[in-house]
Amino acid sequence: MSAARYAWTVTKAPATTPASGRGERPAARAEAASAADSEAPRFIDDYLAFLLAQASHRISGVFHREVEDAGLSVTEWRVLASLSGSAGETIGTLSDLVLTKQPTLSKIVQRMERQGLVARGDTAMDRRQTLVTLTAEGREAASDHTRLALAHQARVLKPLGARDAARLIALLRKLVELPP
Amino acid sequence: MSAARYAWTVTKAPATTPASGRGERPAARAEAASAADSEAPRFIDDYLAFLLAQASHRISGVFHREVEDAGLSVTEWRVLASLSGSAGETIGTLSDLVLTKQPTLSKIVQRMERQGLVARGDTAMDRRQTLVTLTAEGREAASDHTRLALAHQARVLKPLGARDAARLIALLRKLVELPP
DNA sequence: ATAAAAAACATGAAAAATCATACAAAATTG
DNA sequence: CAATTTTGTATGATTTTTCATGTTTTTTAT
Repeated sequence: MSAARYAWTVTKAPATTPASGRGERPAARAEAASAADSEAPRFIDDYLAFLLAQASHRISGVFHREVEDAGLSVTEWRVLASLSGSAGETIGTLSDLVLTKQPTLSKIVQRMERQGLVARGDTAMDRRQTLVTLTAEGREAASDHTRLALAHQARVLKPLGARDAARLIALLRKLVELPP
Repeated sequence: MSAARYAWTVTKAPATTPASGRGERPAARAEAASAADSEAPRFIDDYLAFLLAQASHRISGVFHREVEDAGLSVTEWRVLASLSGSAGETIGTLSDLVLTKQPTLSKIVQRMERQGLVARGDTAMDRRQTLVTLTAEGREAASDHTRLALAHQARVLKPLGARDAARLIALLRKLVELPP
């Protein structure tokens, strides 16, 4: 699991092709899935998209394991969270919110319907659309998990401090709302 | 594609269960995969993990399409980027860096080896490990794409401003380096 | 030093996601 | 308005990912 050990091992023994001068000075970093122990900055350490992906993966890791232990896939949890406090969302909107393609979401929603977590209905406006809503059971599951999620978030953000946490969220929101 | 339209449509017609008071006031927001047009804050709009996932997805979206047009999968691109300027990484380290499970990465690396982008060798220290390195062709592909990636990043971060961009990167790095 | 435990990677079977496409309902156009 | 185009969703076929497990090598304990 721990990547630090990998990194350490590798940087310590660059073996075949010593392409760069890196890898000579192993450093004891506690964790993090990155072999950033060297002087020369690696591309991926300054590349925003990588940082975002890693931060996302990292932050959610622990909680996602909790979710899956409870019998939900990550996307199913996202569906529940996205429907929390909503009067219903269409398949299209939902597939955007949960970051999957529409065909994927269509199938997930159908499975969740079988499990009794959501209901699929029609919208008044457009008869092509499918409106997905939480059932009572789904609402309960959602609120259970959102509570856990917020607790988890509090733990994660604690070491950042309130000010930085707020800043981070503001910046992320700005980023998300930027025109494509 | 555009989520704004979905959101708009949905909030405009909440149909069946008007669970909350939301959905009455459609607002013209340019884009963003979120129906955040209402007063009552939704859970997912303040949940860091969601914001991170969405920001990540959003920021990388355009570039990932470029990458795939060039015949690379996102993970293949991540492998190239992770090996850029590296003397080689093990399967384990790489699978952490590119955010996939080890079996997935093993297979991807084997495919990339067939494509001539990487070579698989042994480490000097541990004969269980497989050391993945870039071939000349791989190095070329990597540098091509990293250049494009940086250009893309510049475009994305421009509207954020240099100060906020630096702040964001610093915060993300802090977050990634936090103990698990 | 040996036996037992753990770690690193590979691989076949299973599950999940995606692609391509189809279909129906709206929107647009002439 | 009829015809055409676009949009929203569903679904079968395919690809990708993951799970479970096996093998080999290293580490730890006795």
